[in-house]
Amino acid sequence: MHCMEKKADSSAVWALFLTTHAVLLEVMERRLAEAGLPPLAWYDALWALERAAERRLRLSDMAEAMVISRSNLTRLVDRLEEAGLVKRERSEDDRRGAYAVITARGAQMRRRMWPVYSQAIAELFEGHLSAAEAQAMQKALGRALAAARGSRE
Amino acid sequence: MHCMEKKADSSAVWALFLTTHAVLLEVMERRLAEAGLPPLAWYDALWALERAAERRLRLSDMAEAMVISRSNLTRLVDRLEEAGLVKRERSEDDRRGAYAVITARGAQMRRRMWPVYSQAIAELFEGHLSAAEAQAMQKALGRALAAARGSRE
DNA sequence: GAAGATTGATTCCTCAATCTTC
DNA sequence: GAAGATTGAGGAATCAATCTTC
Repeated sequence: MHCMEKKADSSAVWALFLTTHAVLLEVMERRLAEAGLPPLAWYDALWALERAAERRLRLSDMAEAMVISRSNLTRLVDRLEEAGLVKRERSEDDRRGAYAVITARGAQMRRRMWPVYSQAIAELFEGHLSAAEAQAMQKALGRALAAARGSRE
Repeated sequence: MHCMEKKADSSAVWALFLTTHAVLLEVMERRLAEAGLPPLAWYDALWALERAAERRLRLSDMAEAMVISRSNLTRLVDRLEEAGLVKRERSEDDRRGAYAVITARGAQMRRRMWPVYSQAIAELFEGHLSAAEAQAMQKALGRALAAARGSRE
């Protein structure tokens, strides 16, 4: 019985990937809620805007960046706008388009959320990866993501 | 400038983890829909039942296994039952409880979904992991998941 | 006619009660 | 009173139109 390598069953890895995602997000959302903060989707939206050029994004680009549908994004921006964290601006050059722009209060909210979120990432995820594992994961997921995006035509 | 290791920024790994999850699920759901098949949540539910002892689970155990809330599961089982893929059975010993049991049609549906799903897992995920990467990922995620579940009291 | 964004209708999820049995 | 499950009401996601501008 030679060379009985432990070859990871990849379908098991996929199942683990899904379960870990679900459990970690559940814990993170709960921590944000307990701190009186909005859900992760709001963080994602605010962060996407804050790191964009001139702190603004075309709605379609923002949807692409967040990997959500356009109609979903329209309503998310509605809620963010109503909370005063974002505002819409009509595009000058292409008057079909609209920008979402983060407001000062939006930036402030993101800064309030970050400690809770980053602490959760460190404690629940990052803290369990060795440097080598983090690198392996980054490479592998990067490849999978690029391929999936490529084949999405 | 000695030892300039490429240390993966773990927060970047987390971001990549989230994005990859979102994109891959999007593609998988689309493939199932295009094949005229139900969403992944149905597969999860059916598979959880099929691998359980006597092909049945207490609803609360099923919710736990699927990492969804109880009320969410109640309604998911409603839909599955209406589609004839699952049926509820009252528990004999503890008459508060209910079981979900997979039906023959449910098992058949799971078998119809599996080729599409497994093909997507292989092509979009598994195919991009080397054996070493799969092992690293399994270990790391396994640790993170166990810790998160443990600390969830 | 196509791209960018929105809307209406439906489905689905979530939260706080509620009901029943322990 | 607590555990198991369900319900009603409200919020969010989805799909197929729709509207406007290119």
